[in-house]
Amino acid sequence: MGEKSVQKKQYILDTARKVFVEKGFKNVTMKDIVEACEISRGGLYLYFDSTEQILLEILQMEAQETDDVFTEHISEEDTAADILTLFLKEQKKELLQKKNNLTVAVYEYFFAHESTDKNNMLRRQFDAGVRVLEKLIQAGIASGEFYCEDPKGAATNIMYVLEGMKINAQTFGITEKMVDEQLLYIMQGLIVEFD
Amino acid sequence: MGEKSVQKKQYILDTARKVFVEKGFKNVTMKDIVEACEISRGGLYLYFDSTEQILLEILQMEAQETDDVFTEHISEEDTAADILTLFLKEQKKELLQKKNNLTVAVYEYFFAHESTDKNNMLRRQFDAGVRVLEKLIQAGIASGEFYCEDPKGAATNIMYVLEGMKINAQTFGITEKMVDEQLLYIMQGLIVEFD
Amino acid sequence: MGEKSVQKKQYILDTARKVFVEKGFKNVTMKDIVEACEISRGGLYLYFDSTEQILLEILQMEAQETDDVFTEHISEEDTAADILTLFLKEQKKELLQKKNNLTVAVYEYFFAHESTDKNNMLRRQFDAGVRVLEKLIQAGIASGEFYCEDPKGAATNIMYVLEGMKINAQTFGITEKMVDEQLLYIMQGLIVEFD
Amino acid sequence: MGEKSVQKKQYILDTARKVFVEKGFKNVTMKDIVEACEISRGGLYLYFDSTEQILLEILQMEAQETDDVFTEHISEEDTAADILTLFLKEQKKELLQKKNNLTVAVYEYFFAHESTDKNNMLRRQFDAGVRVLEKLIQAGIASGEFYCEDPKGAATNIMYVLEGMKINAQTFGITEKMVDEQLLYIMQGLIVEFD
DNA sequence: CATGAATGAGAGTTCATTCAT
DNA sequence: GATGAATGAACTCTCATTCAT
Repeated sequence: MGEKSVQKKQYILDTARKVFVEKGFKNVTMKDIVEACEISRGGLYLYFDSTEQILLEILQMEAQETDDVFTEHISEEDTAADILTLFLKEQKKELLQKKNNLTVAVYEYFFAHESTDKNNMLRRQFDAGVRVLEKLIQAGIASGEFYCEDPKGAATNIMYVLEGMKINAQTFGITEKMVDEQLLYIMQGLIVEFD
Repeated sequence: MGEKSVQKKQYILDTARKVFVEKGFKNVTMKDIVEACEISRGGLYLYFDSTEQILLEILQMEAQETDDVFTEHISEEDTAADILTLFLKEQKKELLQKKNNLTVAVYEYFFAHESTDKNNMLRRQFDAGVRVLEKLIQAGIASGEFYCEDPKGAATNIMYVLEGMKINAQTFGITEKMVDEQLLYIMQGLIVEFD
Repeated sequence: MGEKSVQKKQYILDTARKVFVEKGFKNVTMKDIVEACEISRGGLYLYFDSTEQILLEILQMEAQETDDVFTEHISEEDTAADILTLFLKEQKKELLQKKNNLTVAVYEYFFAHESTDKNNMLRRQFDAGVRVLEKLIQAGIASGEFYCEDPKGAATNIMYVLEGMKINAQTFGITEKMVDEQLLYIMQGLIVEFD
Repeated sequence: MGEKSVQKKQYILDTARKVFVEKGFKNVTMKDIVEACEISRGGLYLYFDSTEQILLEILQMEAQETDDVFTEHISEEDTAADILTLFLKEQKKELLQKKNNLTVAVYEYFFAHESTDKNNMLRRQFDAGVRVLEKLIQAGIASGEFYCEDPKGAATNIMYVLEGMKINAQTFGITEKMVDEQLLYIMQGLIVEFD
């Protein structure tokens, strides 16, 4: 391919992202992306061979950015409870935002590609989430903020709940109230003397 | 449509179910179903207009059957903890069975049809699950088996976790050990003096 | 495929034959054939998957017919020299007829498919030709019409010459005079006391 | 075109030749040649407008070189039979060498271009071959080596046979034994008291 | 001279859907 | 009711050719 214009490639990725957000993965054709980008048919093939490849590159970008956001916040904040709250608030925001949301595209893609890169993406993110939460809970225990007999179990529980909420949000919708109630339930299970 | 042969319609639904299990929803074409059923193209259209309609009718059948199974077990069993354990065991079995599993087809369908029948199906099942679990937990509290300050929160938590596990099972796989650990975590949170 | 309409299949083969005669093999697209047949794009795919398959089926038809013509004439005629003359006359006619001629298509096809069915078609025809000619020459020798020390060599020589003429006819044209001269040369080499 | 770099043009011709040898004529695209040459798309168009033009220029080169080889040998050798044998040996070598062989490309090209330059190339080579052979045979007759009542017919016969063998070699393969047998047959027809 | 990104026409192929039998 | 041939829209992908740099 050569490098072509990095800018144009980025432009295609950004534009295609919107298409995936709007239509999921399986409904998106190369033609859709060509039209959204207002480039020629052949032009798109200069940069990408398939919708699959495009989505994967978008996800790589996202992963990068997410990591950055993560670390920023963690380093800036104070108590474990604060960080956890912030983390959950972030997740809540993502959950509830209908638009700008690749969830459906990602699930559709990974439904159809269980065997290949699966481990590399969704699982890694899930596992990373568990690890972060576990450390956070342990830190909270150490500082006397949290009480928890099974930090890893609690961390995994939170990740499953978030996953479950995410899928519900996309299939039958979820209200802010429902999310808040469940997040409150989780925090109550952790925090000592929570009222 | 007239009445046509109820048997043939049922035959088509049963056969199409296997196709959806194997290929999800979006990958299934009317042609696929025609071929699986070994009937004529026109013949299928006599009974159904689209893959969508076929899947919905399959899901209606399923819902019926699931309800039956539910109530059977509940009426037969004894303590709340036993029933809950049984319920979770059932869910675990479903989670881990790769085959005979419509999960992917259902999610794919509802991703693409948020607005329409969503409330009627997935949400109803989710809400029904929460209600059953809540009652179970309250019964357990009454009998002294369980301790829980927020039965509804706990019930909802369990349903989200199951949902999260289900999706993970389909996207990057999940092991029996992982399921067991999380179910254990949940039971420990409920049962008084659990060891 | 089922059998569909045998008539329509035959119609497609007949129509496609004209296209191959006109344009050779590599220049013919499925679209060309669709248009020549005045059927729908999908309609053609109901019967054939590729131009290759179509050409091969045409050639099978031809082979059949050619065999028939061959045997007819041989059984009807008298002396070896007469039969040989008739055979060569037939070949000459084919050589010179620009139209209704699949030669180019056949060569183009077999240039691109050396390994596969080659033996089954061109070689078989060539070998069959050699065999027929050899027997003819031997019969001529027995009857005192011909003189030849190496009937097989002579037969092979004739077939190579015909092949060479055929290719020349298609690449830079050949005149009737040129063909006649060479056929005369061949007959003179065989016939005793030829003037 | 201006003069550009003669070296680069020659480089392109040499590289393109390999491509034609490998893929024939109709399968070769400008893209193929660009990639084989590792030059830019636009760069190729600076020198050539089409694959057709490239092949023609390659053939012009070849023609030149072939002539040279021809005359060399003829001038160096002694008896007519020796020269003829040498000539046939040379042809045999070409026939049997699968690689480094433009035959298919040339035929494919001239199949598609009957009307244009045909006379200028293939026919000229064929006619030249006939003329050389005829003179050779006449020389052989004069020296008492050969016996032949129709030198031109014999010369033409040989050229047709070579042409026929060439095409067979490319379509269904030909063995060295088959070539030897036919060449032997030809020599036996010419040489006086050949055993 | 040379590059290579960009365009757009066109070929292959698949299916939902219809309709005469 | 049932069949399956037929249609045509829609998609994927590839190249010849151009043109700004």
